[in-house]
Amino acid sequence: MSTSAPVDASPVGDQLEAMLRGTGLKVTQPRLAVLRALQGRPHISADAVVALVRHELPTASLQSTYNVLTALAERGLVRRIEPAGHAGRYELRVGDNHHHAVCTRCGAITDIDCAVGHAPCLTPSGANDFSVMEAEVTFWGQCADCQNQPQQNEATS
Amino acid sequence: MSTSAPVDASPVGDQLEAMLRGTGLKVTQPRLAVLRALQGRPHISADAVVALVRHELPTASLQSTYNVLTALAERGLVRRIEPAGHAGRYELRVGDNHHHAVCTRCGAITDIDCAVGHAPCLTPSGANDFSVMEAEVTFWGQCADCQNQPQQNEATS
DNA sequence: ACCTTATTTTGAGTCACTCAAAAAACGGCC
DNA sequence: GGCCGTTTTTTGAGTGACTCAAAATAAGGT
Repeated sequence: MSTSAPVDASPVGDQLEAMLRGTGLKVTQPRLAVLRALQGRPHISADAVVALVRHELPTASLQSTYNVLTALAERGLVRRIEPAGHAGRYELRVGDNHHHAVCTRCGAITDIDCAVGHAPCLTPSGANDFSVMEAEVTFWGQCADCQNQPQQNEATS
Repeated sequence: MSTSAPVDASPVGDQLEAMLRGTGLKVTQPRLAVLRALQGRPHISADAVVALVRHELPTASLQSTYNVLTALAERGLVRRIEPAGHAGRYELRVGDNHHHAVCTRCGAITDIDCAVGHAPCLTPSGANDFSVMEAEVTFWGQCADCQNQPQQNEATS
């Protein structure tokens, strides 16, 4: 291999490296692979991330993927959400405090930019002794696909 | 035993029975015990419920407690919440869609009546193809106790 | 009191992680 | 470019919080 040229410059590769360096994290293949897996895949599970990472790094372990995701989340490079009854999911969209809609039928998750101009519900009434740092909103309902799906019955007789 | 008088009429015992009957559930000792455990204990975990239930029903199993809690939740007699990173918790306060504040330090949970007059965030912008049934809000921050606690440092040197 | 069905108990199994120790990879420095 | 100390990753085991299934028991209508 050449010594000066990047081995395999994938698009925006340097950008991902910059993200890592910016938070004081070392640039490693597993970390870059995880970031690439997250790109364009909002709300991906740890399992799915490992699967993708293994395409490029066949030896990647589930454990290291958790390590990476946790490290990235701690530095604010990724956000972790965990809708009730679901495994944790990770997304690259951070900084804005957007919310999520979870389909109670198929589990699909979609991003929701909160309609209310200013942070909604950020000033809870009562409980003034509680200092709120963040308000997380989860919408439960049915996604477009499931609404168009036939009713789910017990038997199909 | 007498045939007409209740064996051991605990306060509001009949009320609990009525709740069960009202939803078509049979009245059983485990169910009454679980309901009693939930009374006055908002946000209690399944583990804690079994412990309490065993005071009156030493043979109660964890499994049956889960069965009961799930059955009660399905009929709307109890609400189950599951803040990210925490085990599920159950509460008797249902019907109003109140929210919760979770302390990121000690895990304490407090109820929050949403300040906004009309259901907040219930009309998510974008994603009009998603039909929202419920909006769940979780506030993350610090409870009164933890705010008054000294800063949590690495070492105490 | 009986009988059918709903519940509870017993016992095992799973999912989604987490802990710890050993091996490998970064990257600043010479 | 090679060395070295520290950070990461791998390997392997362990845990919490439930869930599944079959057998035993309890409700409650008749």
